[in-house]
Amino acid sequence: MSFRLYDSVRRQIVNFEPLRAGEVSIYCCGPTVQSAPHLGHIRKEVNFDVLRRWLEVSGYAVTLITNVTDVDDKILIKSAEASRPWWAHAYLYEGEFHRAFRELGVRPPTYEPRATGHVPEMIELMRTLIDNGHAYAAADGSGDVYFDVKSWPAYGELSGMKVDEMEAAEDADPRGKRDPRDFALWKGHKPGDPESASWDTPWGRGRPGWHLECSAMAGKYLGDAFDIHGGGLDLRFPHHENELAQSRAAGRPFATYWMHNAWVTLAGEKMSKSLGNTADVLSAVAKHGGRAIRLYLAGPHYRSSIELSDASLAEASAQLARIDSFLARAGRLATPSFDPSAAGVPTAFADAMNDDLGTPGALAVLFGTIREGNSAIDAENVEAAIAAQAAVRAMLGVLGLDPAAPEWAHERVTGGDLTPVVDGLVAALLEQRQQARVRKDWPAADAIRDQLATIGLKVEDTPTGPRWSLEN
RNA sequence: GGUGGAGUGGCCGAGAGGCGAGGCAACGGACUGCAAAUCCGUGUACACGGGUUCAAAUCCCGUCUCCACCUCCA
Repeated sequence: MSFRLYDSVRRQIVNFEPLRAGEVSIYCCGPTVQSAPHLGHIRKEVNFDVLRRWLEVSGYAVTLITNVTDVDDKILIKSAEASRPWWAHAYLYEGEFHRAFRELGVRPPTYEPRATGHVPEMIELMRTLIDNGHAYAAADGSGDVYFDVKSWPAYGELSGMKVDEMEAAEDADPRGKRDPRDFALWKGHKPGDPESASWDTPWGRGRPGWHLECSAMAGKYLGDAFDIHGGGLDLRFPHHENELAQSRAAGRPFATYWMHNAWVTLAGEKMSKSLGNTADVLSAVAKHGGRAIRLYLAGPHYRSSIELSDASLAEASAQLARIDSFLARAGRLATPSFDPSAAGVPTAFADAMNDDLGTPGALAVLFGTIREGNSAIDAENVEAAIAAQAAVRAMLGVLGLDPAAPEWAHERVTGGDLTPVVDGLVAALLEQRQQARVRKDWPAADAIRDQLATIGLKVEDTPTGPRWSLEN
């Protein structure tokens, strides 16, 4: 079975057929770096990171472009409030996003262009649109450039909205628009705007409109036509509708497929900066660990909204503990020469992933394999246990959750070198406990176990003797 | 007003005409000195009211509730 995905334009699951055999090009709208990332932002990154990994495992060479919007109204406002230059403000939060990506095992995209570095490409696109009658410079001399929505009959094809039935923005300033629904390609410099936030164009000084920049950057790095355009569901309108219209109006085929992830909700409401109900990524990571947060975000289907709560994060932690417990058990087996990286994922897992990235079904396969592997360990069937371990590692790799993968190096206990030291220290106590157990002095034995537990060392008795591990 | 999504067991969360995804929690059992980990077992869930069908959580009609987008949102 080959990959199928839900296309937001056709509104159904369709077969994926890349423009170039064996290659996939993806443009995914990145963050506007105006403030710290929250879990909603990061869900998009995790979802598309999983998509990218699955396509790579499926044999495609993937080019993923994710932009950074580093100049816009909000950035100018927030930076002024913070009394720092807009470019320093943007760079600060770009760094925070990168840190959040890293903490969640999101691999960097193939390239990450910044809006401010692509003004020439935007001017070129505006010139094309003005020349062919789909855009105009505002007659008021403001430097604004607008897209003429009425000149493009297909406008609305992505969101299903009809131009004439749209509710005009209540308090929107029409400025130099010919029609209130026209959208800005370029925003003219206003008195009070930082001079450094304006660039010269044939139509006056100003800065990029949000919609224009993505079309320009997608075109530069992926060409006039590419495979998948992704982003959050809330970008479908207006952002993606506008991208689609201005790109097609400029004669570019643009994306073949549009994918949109749903959001993270808090008490049933969408998490967003404007509502103020955001959950900080780094503090969630600090509490539960990056892999647990990633599992929480990647486990449910990407088109379903997911409810954030302490309980749901705790459950993700519990799921991860089950996974890691199996890996630890299997890791202690005497292993014949075996290359886990050569193992593939189970067919049922692949089927689930090929069906519009069905991570819930894929996770069910993962847990089923873990159960089989645990049973094999209990039955001392080493060969079957190792095979299960390899399959689990392969599946975790697709989901970006393999604890041994390079992107999780930062989460592994850095005191790995100290393990023998701790082992030596604990050994004496465990020996005392064993002696107590031999003479059936259970209170004494339990006291030692409790004592070690208070410093985060869990002691378990196994047929081959006691074993300690660090509680997470 | 326009457009779209959702309501599933104690909880999270899949599925989309027939045989109960998976996980968490709970309970029982095996193992253990007791635990832990692991395994086995335990559930008659699909907002409400009608309808279609041999069969409906799934299709149709109606109702209720919630969420989102409509030119600043991942």
